Amino acid sequence: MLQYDKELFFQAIYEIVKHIPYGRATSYAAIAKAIGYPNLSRMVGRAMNRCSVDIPAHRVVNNQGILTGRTAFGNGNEMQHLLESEGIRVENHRIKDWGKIFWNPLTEL
DNA sequence: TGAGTGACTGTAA
DNA sequence: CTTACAGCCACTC
Repeated sequence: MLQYDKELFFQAIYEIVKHIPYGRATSYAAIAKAIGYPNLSRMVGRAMNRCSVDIPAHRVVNNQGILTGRTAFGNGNEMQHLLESEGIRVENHRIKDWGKIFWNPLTEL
């Protein structure tokens, strides 16, 4: 009827993504868990696909630290370039030292 | 209305 | 390392 839960779902995702600090990154699954839906990681990606310029979508990668969203981000190396500009080392579309770069919204927010 | 697709994840071989 | 399958949900045709 009025108000869709998906809208709130998307807004919750945007809230978390906005809170990602500089030089850090998180995963779709981590965000999904943070909003209470650990198995809806694909919906997080869908939210990123519809994200606005206010959303640092380049700081969101998959659970392995791989830039799976680089194809939908626009140009192929755009996403990687943004991450490297923040001091994140990216090698072959994969974030190096992913364990250190990873930002957990559940524990650090 | 049903089948295909996707910025995902986990397990298995 | 790659492939494959299952689960999850929204969107497109």
